[in-house]
Amino acid sequence: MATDSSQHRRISLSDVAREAGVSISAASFALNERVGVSEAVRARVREAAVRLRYIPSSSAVALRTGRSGTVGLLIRNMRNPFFLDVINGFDVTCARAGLGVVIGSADYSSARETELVGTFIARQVDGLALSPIGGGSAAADWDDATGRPLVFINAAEHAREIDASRVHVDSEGAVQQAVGHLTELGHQRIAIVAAPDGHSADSERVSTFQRLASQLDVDGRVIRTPMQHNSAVEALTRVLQKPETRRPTAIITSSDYIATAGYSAAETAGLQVGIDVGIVGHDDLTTSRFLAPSLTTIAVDRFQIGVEAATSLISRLEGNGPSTTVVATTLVPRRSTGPIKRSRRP
Amino acid sequence: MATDSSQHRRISLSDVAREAGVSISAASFALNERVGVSEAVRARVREAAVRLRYIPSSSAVALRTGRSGTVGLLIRNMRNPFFLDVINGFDVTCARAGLGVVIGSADYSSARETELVGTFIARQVDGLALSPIGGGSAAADWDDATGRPLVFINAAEHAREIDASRVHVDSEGAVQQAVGHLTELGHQRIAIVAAPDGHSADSERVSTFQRLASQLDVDGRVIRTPMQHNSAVEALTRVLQKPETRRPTAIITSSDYIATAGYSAAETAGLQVGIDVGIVGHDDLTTSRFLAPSLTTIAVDRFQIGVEAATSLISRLEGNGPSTTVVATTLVPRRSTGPIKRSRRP
DNA sequence: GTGAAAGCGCTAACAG
DNA sequence: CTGTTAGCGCTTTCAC
Repeated sequence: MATDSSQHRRISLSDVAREAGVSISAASFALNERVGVSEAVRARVREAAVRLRYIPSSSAVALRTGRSGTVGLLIRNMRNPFFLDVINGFDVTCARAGLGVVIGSADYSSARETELVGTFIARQVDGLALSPIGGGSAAADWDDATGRPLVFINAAEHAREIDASRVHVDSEGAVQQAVGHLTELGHQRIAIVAAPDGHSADSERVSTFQRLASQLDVDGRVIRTPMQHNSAVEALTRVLQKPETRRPTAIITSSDYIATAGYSAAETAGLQVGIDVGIVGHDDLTTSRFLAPSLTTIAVDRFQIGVEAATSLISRLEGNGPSTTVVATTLVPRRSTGPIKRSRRP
Repeated sequence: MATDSSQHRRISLSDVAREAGVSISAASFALNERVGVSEAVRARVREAAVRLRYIPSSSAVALRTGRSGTVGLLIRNMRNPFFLDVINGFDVTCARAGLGVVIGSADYSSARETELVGTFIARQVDGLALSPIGGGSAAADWDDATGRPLVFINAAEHAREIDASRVHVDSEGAVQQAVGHLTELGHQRIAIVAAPDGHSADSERVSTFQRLASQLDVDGRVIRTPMQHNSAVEALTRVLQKPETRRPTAIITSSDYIATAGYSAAETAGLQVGIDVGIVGHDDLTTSRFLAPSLTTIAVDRFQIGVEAATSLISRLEGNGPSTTVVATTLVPRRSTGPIKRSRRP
């Protein structure tokens, strides 16, 4: 008779309670491991839940409790494999803590960033890890609307007025390692690639670079370009096509991803990487050592960054105060900065 | 007096209604662009909403309407850059349609896959795009529990009994292109790398490969290895360290990512890629042409796959029937299958 | 121990 | 055209 046409009706807690022959609240208490229910009832409820394949509605829980059991991760973009490992570390760490993760990519657009923060707020995520674009007010929006935990990834100087946790690579150290390596090889005209003005992560890199350049008395210049691969290829090609005495002999990039744009540019300009022009990457992607020539780069444990971000967010969720974590970098010398000019100052 | 200590109280629709001096339902109707409210009221409500920075609670909406305005994307793993572009295409397409996206990575674990499908069900996502591991029942779980739209990514043969949409690369064509290329170069002992048994995407690749091998009368063997980079390096090293007459002269992989494992293995075995052993990748990652030697690969428009998956999911959400989309591949010959043996059959 | 009932923020009937 | 009201599924007092 009763052809089970209730196929896709959601199984609710009241179904479970009825099946187990107890009240709804008893069922709720039983399933949430709380005191006030007999062992017998607890077992009966659990069994009923399994039999009925009960899955609690997270919207209902979130609505009722005000917390969603998920955290948000908002990154600058997803085309750069760098963030993959960050996401992974973050995801794994949160999963271990029983937290869900919602990921968003701003794709280097402030508007998109703001919009995504809005959806995170709407969905009542309990905390947010943000790798901000810079120039936007996304972090402030979050803080104003929720006052909930916030951790910045790779944005040491961003929005100092907000009392957020911070996790970032030692970008000052990274630039030092790169510049040190290059000057040791005898380079005198070095350029660094950076995103246009406000874009946060790069400002420290640039200022460190300029400080070091003047200290070491080398010609240090800044190449501004949007962080899309195409744009970077164009900008770098333009620079490398200048006459030999006016073009940099080495280029420091902010990612291995962008470093390959340097390879393309050099090719177009008829220059050989590692001979006519040195290139230093940043990240040490899996593929970087197999590039031709293999890429000198600043290695950083990306997975670890994700883990640290999640850990500090969870820590705040547990009521602890904000913290700052700096992740160290390592210089990995390879052929792209090959043995060019050993002579220091001819 | 009234020190605004209501700092982080959520602004609700009733606040907006009060501010605008109308009823709650009028406010709801006004904000949802529905008929039955005067232009004047509509404007007043909208203004109030902006002034109060009102953000609707998606839990409440989801609870009330039964739909969340988000879709799920569940992929095999996130370490392979392949999925990055898929995610991007998917994300962009959904964003354009006003849909949120929740991403999960199963990390090649059936248990994790099942668990994630559970959270998607709990969160009432309106549809699911799934790149299944194989061997699991995640798709069936979804279908049983929700009956909502499902699209498989790269799983042409998976769970045929479920009436889902399907988007996948032409893996048969891809294997044909790879094998064709290699036999043209004179290779007689070719190996293909595949995941252990059930892991879905690979079964067609393998069967196509074996069919072609016997047709073309070449020695075709299958190397089974988990799709982690380390494991692949080990497995391939073992194969390449066999005596010359017993090892394959070319290896076909299922990703550029795994292809670099072949580079590592060759290095360890003292062999030169493109001379002693040919390697064919799959995906044509940005970095692949810069590898040493540059990697011969099967290019596929990853972004497009994401777009197609989203498009077909949205189409089902709009009430249309299931569809199947096959994305074509292109052979990109490079140095890793360099001009080895021109002689066919000595 | 256990059950009844209120209410989280919203939408959609329905009545004015 | 506008306002009142009943829940969506859950947690959590508060009586029993």
